[in-house]
Amino acid sequence: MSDTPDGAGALPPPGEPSLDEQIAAYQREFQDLDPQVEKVVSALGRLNRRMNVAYGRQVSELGISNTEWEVLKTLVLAGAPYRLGPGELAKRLGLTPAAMTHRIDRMASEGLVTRDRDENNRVRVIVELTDEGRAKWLEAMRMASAFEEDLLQDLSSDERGVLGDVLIRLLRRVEDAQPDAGGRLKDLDPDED
Amino acid sequence: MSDTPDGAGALPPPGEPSLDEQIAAYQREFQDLDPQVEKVVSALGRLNRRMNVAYGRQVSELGISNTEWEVLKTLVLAGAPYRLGPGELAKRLGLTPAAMTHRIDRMASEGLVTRDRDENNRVRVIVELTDEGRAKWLEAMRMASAFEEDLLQDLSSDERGVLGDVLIRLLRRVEDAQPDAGGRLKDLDPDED
DNA sequence: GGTGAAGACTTCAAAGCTAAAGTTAGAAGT
DNA sequence: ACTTCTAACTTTAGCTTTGAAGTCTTCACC
Repeated sequence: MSDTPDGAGALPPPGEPSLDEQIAAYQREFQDLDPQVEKVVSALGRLNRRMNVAYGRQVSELGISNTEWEVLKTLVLAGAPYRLGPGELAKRLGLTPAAMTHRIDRMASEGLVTRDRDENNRVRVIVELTDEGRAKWLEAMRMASAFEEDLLQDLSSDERGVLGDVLIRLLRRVEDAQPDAGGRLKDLDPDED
Repeated sequence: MSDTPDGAGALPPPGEPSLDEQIAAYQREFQDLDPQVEKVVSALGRLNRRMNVAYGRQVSELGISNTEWEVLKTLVLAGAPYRLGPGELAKRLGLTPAAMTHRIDRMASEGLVTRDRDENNRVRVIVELTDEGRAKWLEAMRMASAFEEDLLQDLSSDERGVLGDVLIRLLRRVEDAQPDAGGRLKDLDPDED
């Protein structure tokens, strides 16, 4: 029902070498490289990059930015009255409290959230999703899930299951590998091949 | 030979819900969601995020930032004399030329690259990797590939092959899905679940 | 019930990015 | 040769984020 999602999808940056070219080039420069490993890692990085571009394009049609969408998602994930404090939001989004303050400023001025002091504890602030914010989230979610289903459409249900399981194993492995600071590391680059 | 890579690995942001919790919450709020699809997509996003944190930690031990490492990689990928113009670099990295100018400034002042006018065409500038830059790249590459092999160590060779192929199919699908601008979209968020 | 410490934001200065305007060298037409 | 166009950066202004330094409650202890 949607062979080409909408305006979704993302082309590679013009001059970028193809995956195979890239791996071949790395091997020339660094013999110890395992091409199979590199293939997986590079494909993962590129796929993610393209997907983020696609998400960004989609939500921008709704007049919100990708970063604003992140905040909407986090509030919805919190459930029911869709409230969280700036500190908690910052923690979950991996931002500094300072950045959170500014983001909330913007989003409040756009009517996506409200910001109020907690009357029971006037040190705390409560950020709450507005109806408009919730509506935007819903629209974005609809677009995103359509895009995601389209993306995976060539995979059989079995393949999807296996892919999910493998990714989760990898995820566990990264998280188990020498824990330390956790979150909020500067310079997380979106572009990682 | 390396069960815990080094100082690699990345913990989830403290307050973040687990993948399963997250998917359950989304389903509560949005019935149409296909949990299998969401599982794949969320795992992909998280995995990538954690990996970028890990890369960032590793290269910072070498005194370079993740963004600088990107530039080093691009120059090495260009091959042989490791030269590219700022414009070409910007295109491949998905940056604006303005940002590239500043990045090159920093990297030149740190001795990672040189910046010279092309004597044959004085409008052009040539950015060239220094020996130090190349050495940094090599060290970073060694750390990264060790980390990557460790990450995939629980997967059989078959699994790695299949995973790579599936990811490449997905990659093709994103790129084929309605091409348009390509690269350089503002607001590519690193954090995307 | 006064003082000190801790917690939860907010403010400020500086880094790095984008978009748009500005420069400068080479190319094209007349 | 003179003007105009184009290409390839660089500069400028404004935004978003970070890290560090406030500010303002609330809580604990004396």
